[in-house]
Amino acid sequence: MVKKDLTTEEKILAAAREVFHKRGFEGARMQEIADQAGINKSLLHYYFRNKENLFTAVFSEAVSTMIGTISSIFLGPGQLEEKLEHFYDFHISFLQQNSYLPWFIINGLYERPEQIRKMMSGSDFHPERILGQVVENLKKEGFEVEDPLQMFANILSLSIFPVVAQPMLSHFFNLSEMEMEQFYEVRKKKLARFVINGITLRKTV
Amino acid sequence: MVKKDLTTEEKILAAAREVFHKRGFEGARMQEIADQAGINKSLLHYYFRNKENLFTAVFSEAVSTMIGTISSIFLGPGQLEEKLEHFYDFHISFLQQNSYLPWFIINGLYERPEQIRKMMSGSDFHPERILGQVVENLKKEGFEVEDPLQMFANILSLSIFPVVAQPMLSHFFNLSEMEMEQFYEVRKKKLARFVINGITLRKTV
DNA sequence: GTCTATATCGGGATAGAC
DNA sequence: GTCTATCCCGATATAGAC
Repeated sequence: MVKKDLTTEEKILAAAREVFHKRGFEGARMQEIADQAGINKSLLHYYFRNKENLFTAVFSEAVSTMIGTISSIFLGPGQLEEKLEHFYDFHISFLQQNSYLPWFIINGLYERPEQIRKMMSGSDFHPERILGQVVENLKKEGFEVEDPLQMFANILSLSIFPVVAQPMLSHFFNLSEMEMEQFYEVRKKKLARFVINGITLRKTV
Repeated sequence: MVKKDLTTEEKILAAAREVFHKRGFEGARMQEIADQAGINKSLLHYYFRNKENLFTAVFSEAVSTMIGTISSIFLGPGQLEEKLEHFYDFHISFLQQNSYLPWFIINGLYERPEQIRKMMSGSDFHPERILGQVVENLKKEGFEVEDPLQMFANILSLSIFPVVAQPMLSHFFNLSEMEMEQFYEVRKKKLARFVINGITLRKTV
């Protein structure tokens, strides 16, 4: 469980990540983090002054990671559908392996709106650029996009929401682990087409 | 703020609703609920034995409400697109006025997985029925749906996720209250078409 | 039913030895 | 840097008067 070759700070961060991701700020206990890291509670305060700081470290890392997986895909050339296929394949795989991440981030925004805003301002994430890039591609392929923001929302909703709502989904539909797995595999393959169709017809109408 | 014509229990529930919806279980404070209700802390314990019970009351109510707005729409006859338009109009309006609700429910599922499962089992919500109904309609209109569950996920993702992620959305794109409003208005009108297109082409391919 | 006072405990944080 | 011991507050919960 506890990696021996990590520095103490790394061990703490790894533990904090696990606990915060799962429980959010309010639900997390410093004791649990310490246990998870195999160290003493007061060491947490030695390395990070308080719970807030530790959380901030984990949170901003999470935001960066999440943003990275979203933005990297759309840079560079290539047909939009191809890119979307690529994106969903990669992005949903990522979400499967980090299923708590979207909830953690959203939750952070609700639990701690103040600090969070200014923290995200510091990040160099500029969604407009991604959007601009996508719209550019669409134009080259002959599509007119009336509202890029709507499209952006649609694209991400379709991948992220099912992961966030998985507990509900799997409960209501009685899905086994394997069926859930299968569910995601289908999405990886089909979502790009779904989105493109939405755009396509909007143009031809 | 405090309605005079309500019974104490109703005042408590109203206050609890407001606080829990906003802060979740872990973040909520009994003191804040008492203040909000204009009563004393210990009265909370008189009416509901503990925080857990109070939360359960609020949570199961929230689930029922949410489920109600989703399931009611799809019953009865009518063209699918019409129904979808109806649905998104109604549902998104509802979400606008209850913007904390989706987060609250999802959050509850993460914070308290155990109790929640058995609580939802008690509800008479059967998503399969809605799905069956929708698929039935599609068949009549000449569409073949390969995977109803995927469609269900798509439909709800598109309405719910942007509400849940609103804090992030409005921050990254610097949206004013009015622009956000506008954003939702567009969705009410366009999402049905978007979904139908996704289904339509999948058939003709 | 509603209040005041108080018990109890958990959890974040600090002091200080080693 | 790491530990033990302890502080201290905030939050849930209870006792008991009115």
